[in-house]
Amino acid sequence: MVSSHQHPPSRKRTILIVEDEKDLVDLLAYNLEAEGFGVLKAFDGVSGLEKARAEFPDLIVLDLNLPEMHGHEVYRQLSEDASLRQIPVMMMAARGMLAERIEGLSLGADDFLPKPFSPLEFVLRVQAILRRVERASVASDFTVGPMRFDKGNFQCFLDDEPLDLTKTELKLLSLFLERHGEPVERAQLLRDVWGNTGDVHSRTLDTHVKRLRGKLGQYSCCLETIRNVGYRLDLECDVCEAC
Amino acid sequence: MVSSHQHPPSRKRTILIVEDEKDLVDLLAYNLEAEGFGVLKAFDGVSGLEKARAEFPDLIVLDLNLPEMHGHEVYRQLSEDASLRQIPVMMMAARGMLAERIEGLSLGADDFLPKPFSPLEFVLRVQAILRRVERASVASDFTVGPMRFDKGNFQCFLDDEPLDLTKTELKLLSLFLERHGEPVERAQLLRDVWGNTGDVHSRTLDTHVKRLRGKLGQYSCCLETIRNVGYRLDLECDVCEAC
DNA sequence: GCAAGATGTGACAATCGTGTCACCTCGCGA
DNA sequence: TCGCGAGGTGACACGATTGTCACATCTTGC
Repeated sequence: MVSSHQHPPSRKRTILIVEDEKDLVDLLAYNLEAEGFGVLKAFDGVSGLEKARAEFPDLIVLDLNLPEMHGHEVYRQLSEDASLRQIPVMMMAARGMLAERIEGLSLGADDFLPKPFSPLEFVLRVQAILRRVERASVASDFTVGPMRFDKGNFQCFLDDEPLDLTKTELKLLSLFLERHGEPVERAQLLRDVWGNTGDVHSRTLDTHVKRLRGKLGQYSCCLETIRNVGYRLDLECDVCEAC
Repeated sequence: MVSSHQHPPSRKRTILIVEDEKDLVDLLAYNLEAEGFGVLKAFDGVSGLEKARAEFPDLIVLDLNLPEMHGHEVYRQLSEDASLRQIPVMMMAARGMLAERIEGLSLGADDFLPKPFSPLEFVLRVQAILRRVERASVASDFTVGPMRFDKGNFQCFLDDEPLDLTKTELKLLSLFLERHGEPVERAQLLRDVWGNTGDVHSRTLDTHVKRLRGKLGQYSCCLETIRNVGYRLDLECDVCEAC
């Protein structure tokens, strides 16, 4: 129940291809579908924008040399919409000159693939983009064993008792929960809680862990030290009698 | 000069370059630093792994043709570690043949850049990857006009400047944002921020509103008083010159 | 314009949160 | 068994945060 990170329920992901060469669209669609993707096709910018708005695809493949409306204009209009802006975009262009790649990436494209390209590399790059975006879903209120963490209200409950946590402790606990059951490195904790400015003494972390343990009460043993590595929070361990 | 448009990083990003050609490392480092990145350098796989573990960079640039330990082996060892696996990797290789690109991307690389390449394109691709990763973590965020509220990290940004908010101010602002553009009653604020125990003086709210306004800077007028009712936050009002 | 009540504002003391330190304990390898 | 280094623990000083108050200012109805 914990590991929403490990194996997220694989929803079928949809790719919108905006490209006027029908043969190429079919080729790419074939390869994407073979990998289990759903494919939407648009052969010009206007219908591309329409389909994007209507279907909210997981990724948009955008050719720059479109009839009537240039790919850059399509991209600009996508960026205007707060929700469409979230969708990653892979740009393509016929010649794929350096200047063109640079312009595309500057605009905010997630990748730029110069034609011609291998369909296999294309699919792999699509997957590379989605792999990163996938790490998205962070529920605002989630429960692990006896702990309920309500990010919306900046509150945390243990056995239904509210925990009075400091902002620092909140961040710390939040990091432990994000990777519940696995070790979190000292360096990462220092970086994520205090920023990587390096102006915080490493021992400060120990103190805050101690304070956090104190507030965990009988569950304090669930926040275990991993020597030379960091700490691991496991609220469903079977070694302590609390769990 | 390249500029990042969406959300200029609030924290300085660190890039680890693992590459044995010192001249190339210096060139890339120069270009990254010019864009405000922090750069770590490693000239072989072993020290690359060490630095990755010690510093947890935001992105790793990994050359495949390394002395002693091949880049693939470095990548494999990175993937073994649950936390290092989260760091995006951009691979590079001398010739950058198709087969090599495909293998790299199949392994899980986020991008594969064949040498030789333009330093500008390199920097843009680094930024594209980080943008992508950031967008994933920003998914739980709440953006209204110039304000971005990152509940996951208990932080709030206004015009991309981090706001140093107290836990009380965080709750208060959070309530205003939840009902952005509409009035929020004093009684509700008192209840939701301080609990319904009624043991907090009503004037305390005024003081905290004042403090919050102070931190809103030029947008302070967007948090307007509604006499006998409460307050309303409207960050897209058209009366003040800030919006 | 006036009075009454609502809200803004600056100041204050008490409390809390934070980072650091000194000293202690523990685990591990020689 | 010893020594070393990592981590635990309590204490401390400093600054941040908080709730309250007194007084200023504003709004509103008359």
